[in-house]
Amino acid sequence: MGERDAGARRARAAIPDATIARLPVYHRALAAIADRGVATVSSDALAAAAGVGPAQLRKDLSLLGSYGTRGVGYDVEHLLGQIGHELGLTQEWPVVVVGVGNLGHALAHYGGFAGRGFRLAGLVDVDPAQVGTTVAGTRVRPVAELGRLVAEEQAAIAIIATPAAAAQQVCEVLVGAGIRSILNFAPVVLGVPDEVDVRQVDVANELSILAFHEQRRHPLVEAVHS
Amino acid sequence: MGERDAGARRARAAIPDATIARLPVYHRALAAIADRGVATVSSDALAAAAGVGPAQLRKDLSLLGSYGTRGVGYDVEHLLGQIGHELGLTQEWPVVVVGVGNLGHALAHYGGFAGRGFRLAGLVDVDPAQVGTTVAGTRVRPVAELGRLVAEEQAAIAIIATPAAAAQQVCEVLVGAGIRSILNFAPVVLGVPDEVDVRQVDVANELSILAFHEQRRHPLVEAVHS
DNA sequence: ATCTGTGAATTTCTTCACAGCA
DNA sequence: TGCTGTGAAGAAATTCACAGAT
Repeated sequence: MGERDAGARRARAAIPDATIARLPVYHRALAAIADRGVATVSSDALAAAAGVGPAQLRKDLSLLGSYGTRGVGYDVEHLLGQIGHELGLTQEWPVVVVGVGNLGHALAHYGGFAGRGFRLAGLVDVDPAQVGTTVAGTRVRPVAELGRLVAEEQAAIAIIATPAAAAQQVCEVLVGAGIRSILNFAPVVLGVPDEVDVRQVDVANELSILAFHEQRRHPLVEAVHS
Repeated sequence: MGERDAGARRARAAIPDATIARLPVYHRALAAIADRGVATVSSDALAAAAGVGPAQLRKDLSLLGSYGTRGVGYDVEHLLGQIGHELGLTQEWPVVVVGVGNLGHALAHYGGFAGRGFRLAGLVDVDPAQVGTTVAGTRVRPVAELGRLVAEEQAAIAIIATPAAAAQQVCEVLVGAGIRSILNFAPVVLGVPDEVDVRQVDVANELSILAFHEQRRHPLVEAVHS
């Protein structure tokens, strides 16, 4: 990630990565609170809904600006808008999904795209047997059309849902087509140029981390060595 | 997470969370290197394969013990074994999946379970229409059987792949059944007792984080205010 | 000569605690 | 009085840089 010129144009100081990673959580918690018709939340209540501490929440929000009222709390709708704006969810992001296996299907049917600022803009697969079929109302296109698809849809974000073996190659095609943000479900570390942003979702890794802690609690019978 | 009694029985100092989260990545990178028949890796080479800096890798590994040889590097097989042992991947963990929608199907067919220390121990769904069907060779059972399933399989880890609305309730049933490690795909913050470990995987959150950075690079035409 | 292991320095992140407003 | 906003303190994580082993 680039992030040069800290403070250009007297801009608010850069928001820490850790905070950014929590903003979507706050956004969703707020949306749920708004749905219940609540107009105002305290940092305590919102923090509880988001699963963080109140101090953390206040600190995070204070980095975006002073959107609360002392003695009262935060206006739900207003804060929702501010966080949404900060996250770039005021526009709708077209997302291209590559790989129409089980996971690709799940993603294509995923209801969380719409309504959260994202739209399935296209499905792509390398497998000729998949190409031309329709999944969740969207036609599956060949990789050869990726460049055109990205250009037509002005897509900036792509999801890789291919097997591990195909991921790096697909990644290179995506980058070549102009994609600069990638969500990678394939269990490989993608090599990308500096200006491309990759986030990794890896089920086996997550399970391993859980297994580590689980093992700490219930170690297998193991000699207290020496 | 509990983690009391730091240093009980003269144990090695606790390994930082950030390190633990990287161990599965190292483990996989090493496995790939081992498959290529390479016997020894340097911290530079392994770090590159894992997508981290060499200093970070050496620091992380040094926390597990001194498994390298100065001037030479790390023995691939040995290090693989040590990390696997540390992560608890020497045993096979039975995993219960709740929710047999698109995501549940994808998980059931996921090839990354076996061979990485995990085994699909059971599929559960609330929907009576799903119960009794067979997915990926595994019969789908009702939630009522969760307790028995967990007990029979001695499962400690579960994956929630239900819609958001059902997640909290499913979570409570799982915890009641004795599950203490949960991987949650539903877009909700689960409320759990302290001793239960939850990890969250959320596609919309990940996309939002990407959108944030993307927006920073290509802001919508926006007046340079005031 | 090479590459690990690790204290120390640095940076980042979290938590505290209280001043400042409504 | 109640709750936010935020400097300051504290903790955690990363990076440096070099001593130490082969």
